[in-house]
Amino acid sequence: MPELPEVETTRRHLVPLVVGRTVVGVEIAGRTARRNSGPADVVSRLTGRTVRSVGRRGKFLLAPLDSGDTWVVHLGMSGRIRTAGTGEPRELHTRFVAVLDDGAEVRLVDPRTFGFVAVLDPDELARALRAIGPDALDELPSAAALGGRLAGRRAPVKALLLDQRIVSGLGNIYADEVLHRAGIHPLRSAGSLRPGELEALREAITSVLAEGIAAGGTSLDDLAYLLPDGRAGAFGARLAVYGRDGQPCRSCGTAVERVVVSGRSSHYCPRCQPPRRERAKAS
DNA sequence: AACGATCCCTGTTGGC
DNA sequence: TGCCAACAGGGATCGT
Repeated sequence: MPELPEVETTRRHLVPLVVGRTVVGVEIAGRTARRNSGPADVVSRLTGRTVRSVGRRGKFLLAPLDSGDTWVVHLGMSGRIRTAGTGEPRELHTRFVAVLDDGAEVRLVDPRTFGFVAVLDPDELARALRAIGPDALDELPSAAALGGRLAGRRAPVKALLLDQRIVSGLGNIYADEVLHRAGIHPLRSAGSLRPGELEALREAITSVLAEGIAAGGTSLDDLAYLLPDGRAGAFGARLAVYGRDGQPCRSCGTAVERVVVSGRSSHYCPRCQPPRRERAKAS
């Protein structure tokens, strides 16, 4: 599923292909643009515009245009960007196509249609960005500030890691991986984390995301997220707990367990991530 | 306000 | 073997 590392990998592939290019044609099918005023709006506000850069905030791809608007793409749950030359066959579930002035195409392939494309003016963009918290990679708060964001919250820490208003970019896969690396049980009350645990959490977010990006993201066998050139990401083979319930923890060999948190499956090692903090002990 | 539940959507999976 | 309910999940929304 596209989370921060997948979106960042996609962004890096797009930069050399689209920055400085002008969009000469746009095709939209289905409900891809449902969060904007409509497909026609996206077509008219994107066609003829030149892409200035490609950025990212959380799971949002943000491409400022020469018009002052910003081209926004969210991959949702099953979306991925596919770049190809005009004339190359389109994959099933291609929902959106932007044709560039050099003949290349940027396509959104999205079987479950939870992704969307929009073109926002500065006010709309500001409103959209206010709704999400700092980027989990580029703007990750200090451990103390992270603690401040979780203070007083009784919800499971896993649930709040998925809440994009706390920090943006983590999804179900990387949240599980982060908690495992930090040695924190997913059901721990978020506000109960101690300073040392917050430090571990922060470090885990940074290192897991960096490794995910370095591996080109996570491609699972089913609804595979793929790189824009069609290749698979390699982080799936390195997952410590996600999707591995019943299999031995890569750290200690204990069977990985699964519990539902906030309606999402959560995978954890009961030994590396004990439900309650062990007593402080010298050593 | 916080938080859990529900819904959207469709390809895949698992049980019978 | 075939059918179909259950499942997957990012995010919006609703109810408590």
